[in-house]
Amino acid sequence: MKKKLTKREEDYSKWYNELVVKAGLAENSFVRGCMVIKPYGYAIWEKMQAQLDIMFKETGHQNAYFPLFVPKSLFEAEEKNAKGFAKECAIVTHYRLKSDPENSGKLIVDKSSKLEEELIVRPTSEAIIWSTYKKWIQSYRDLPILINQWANVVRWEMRPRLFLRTVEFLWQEGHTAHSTKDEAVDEAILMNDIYAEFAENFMGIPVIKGIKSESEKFAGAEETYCIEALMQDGKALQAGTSHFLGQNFAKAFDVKFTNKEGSLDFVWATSWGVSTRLMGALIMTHSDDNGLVLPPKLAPIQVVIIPIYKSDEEFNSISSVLEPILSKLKSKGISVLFDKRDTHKPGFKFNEHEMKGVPIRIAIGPKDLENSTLEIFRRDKMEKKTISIDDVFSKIDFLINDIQTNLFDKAKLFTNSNIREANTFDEFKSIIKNNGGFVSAHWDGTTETEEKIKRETKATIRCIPLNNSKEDGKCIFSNKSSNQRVLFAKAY
RNA sequence: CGGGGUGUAGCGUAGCCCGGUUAUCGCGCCGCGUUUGGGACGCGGAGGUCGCAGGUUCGAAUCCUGCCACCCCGACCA
Repeated sequence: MKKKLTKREEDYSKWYNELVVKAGLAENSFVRGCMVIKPYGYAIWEKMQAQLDIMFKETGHQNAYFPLFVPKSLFEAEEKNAKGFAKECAIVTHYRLKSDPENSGKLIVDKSSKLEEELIVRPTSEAIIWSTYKKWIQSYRDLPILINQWANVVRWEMRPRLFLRTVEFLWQEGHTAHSTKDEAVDEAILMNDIYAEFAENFMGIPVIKGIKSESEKFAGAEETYCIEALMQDGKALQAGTSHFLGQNFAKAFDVKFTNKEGSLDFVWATSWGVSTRLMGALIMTHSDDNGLVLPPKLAPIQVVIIPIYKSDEEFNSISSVLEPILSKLKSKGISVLFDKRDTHKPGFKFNEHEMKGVPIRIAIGPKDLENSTLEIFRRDKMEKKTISIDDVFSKIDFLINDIQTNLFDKAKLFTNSNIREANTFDEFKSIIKNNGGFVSAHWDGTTETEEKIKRETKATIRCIPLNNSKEDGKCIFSNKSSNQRVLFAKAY
């Protein structure tokens, strides 16, 4: 054994980065802060996209596409939103290059091509979409509009990190328009629920549904619903957000409709999104020191089959035994790779597919041919068993479900055992410092307190859980009265 | 933008303080052979503007100056 990953406990960031690169998911681009998503990583993203798309469409949404560039005048229309993103925008100011007269072969910006109005590369699309919706909406009969777009966005982050915070990233953003406040609030909650369902049932990531505090709220939102997940190093990750935008964007872009009563009213809005950051969540939730661990529902390859042979004859007899198995697995919709490369030895392939997180591996060689057996291995528990060939389909069916369930259960146990109550600020600091994870504590509801706690401990309010039970208590910092606990954590 | 650090082959590095033949080693890559049930081994081979520019010197990866890039810690990150 060699070329192992850095151990998680030794250096979590290093472990994460090595894993992303060695598993062939992605790597840093030569463009600062940007990332190249490699085919294997993209295949996982595609599976996530496909499932989310199904869930969006089941709830009545449609896909559309809006421009990459947002004219500055539109961008600044919703003040809070503009202010929130102003510090991280890429701006197009010119549209032409020319040869450098002083340096042949080089190009310089042609100053004469300066744009009348700068274009902002979208950090999010509320502005461009709401300025478009204005043209589409006149009557309550035009509502609701339930649109999603799959797109890239750019946020000029100071400190990028593979998948978690890259300058350019892929995401989906839903933008809906409604005739009533209740309908819009319901939509925001529904989409947050869908995110939670997707995270838990498909990604195997337990999440806490909640709402954001004032300071963590989306710029321009009335209420931000979110799902928060806990990573293996004890830091929290915001995995998805769904915003009730009130009438803020309708007012900013003057989007009014005539209601049933015949009077004019501003449209109610939501927006919601998840991004390639979910890939980071997937990696950090399940992976171990042997590499990536993928839940079967999102694994591009669910079963890999590795033949072990010395001669062509042996390979041929293995192939003929495998042929019916391969075709039956394919017909059952299980994605299977027969790794028949003769350029690598079996041991190499074992390690490679472990690093890539393939949930199930089958090895079959001469010994198995004699006994009508094969070796089956599950990535999550690193366990291998020799079973009869006749049992292979039932075993695979079992494992696909069991691995999916096991990953979720394991992560759930981890999350639950890392939610701790603190009743004093010393206790709070000690948990943040020594344990990590979520701290459930009373808070007086003010931004000032939140800010001071953040400055002292680096922990922020991740959310106010939706299913929170009311409980009277005193704010751990200010000692003012509070009627519920909120969740704090250090976050990505 | 502040503080610190690093740039040597595709990747990871030694050499730099104290200048001196042909720039070190590992991984990877190519060829041949033997191997193949947990990251094979042997032999042979290819691959370098030592970040860039200038300076000092008989001589610079090594010393000096400037620049550039990247990384880490802050600030920042709904």
